[in-house]
Amino acid sequence: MSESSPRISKETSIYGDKFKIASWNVNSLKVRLPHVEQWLKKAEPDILVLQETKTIDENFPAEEIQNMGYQVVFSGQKTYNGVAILCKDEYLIEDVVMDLPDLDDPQRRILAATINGIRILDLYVVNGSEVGSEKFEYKLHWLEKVTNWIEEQSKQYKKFVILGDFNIAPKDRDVHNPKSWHEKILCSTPERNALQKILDLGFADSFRLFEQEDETYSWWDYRSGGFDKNMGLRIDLVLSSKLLAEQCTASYVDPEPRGWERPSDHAPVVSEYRNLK
DNA sequence: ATGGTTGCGTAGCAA
Repeated sequence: MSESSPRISKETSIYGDKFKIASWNVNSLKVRLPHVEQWLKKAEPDILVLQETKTIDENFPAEEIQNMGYQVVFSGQKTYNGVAILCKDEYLIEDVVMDLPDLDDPQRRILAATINGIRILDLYVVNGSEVGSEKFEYKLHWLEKVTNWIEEQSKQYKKFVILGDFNIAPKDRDVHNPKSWHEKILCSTPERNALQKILDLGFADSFRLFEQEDETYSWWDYRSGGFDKNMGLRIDLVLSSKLLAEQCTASYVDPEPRGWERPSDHAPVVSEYRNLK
């Protein structure tokens, strides 16, 4: 192609190149690093946020990720949790936050950064174990503190994406068997109300901005062949602020990596935007 | 059915 000829492809439109943001709970980055590399090559997201990296910062595979053409910031701990934000080399990463002023928590579940003028908040929401348990109360308390911080950040950042493993299925249509999950963990009313409080701050569940196939999920239990039977839940979400929801052109789950050898139990979720580059 | 599977770390917890 000569230098003067315009680049014409489905990637280019009158709105300019799409800007692609994705989230993936990898359930151990050490084990899943080959999948992350394979998926980055396939999807070419501008930003990919990870949850459950399950590694201390000292052992984080930063060089390997840089060799994939991505910058990375991360917040990890031993054995559990751990979050990371990857973005293409061309962007600046600014204003990184991993601790909320009002939440003293050793668990590494929160990572915020501003990239390409967009505030990105990567969340690994507490699972909660069982409704009514101590961990459940911690989940609700954690969500309350995070929601308060989001409200404050929203005043400052109009281009704002909150994404990650929310460990909450927003509605019964996001659940393979709503009857068996009725008021169970990930589906209970207090959890759904807590999610709604975030949405009420002016965010949209990007996936629901578009027509979607029924029974689309993002997580399938390793046990009992959950993926093959499509017994899943949609608990991995991309929430777009009003301004970004207007620019959102697509949002979907990519179930392919869930079918790869030795997969994470989660699939990547993606949202695409116009006019952001 | 308090089952089943995976990861970390090497027993039992967390998901």
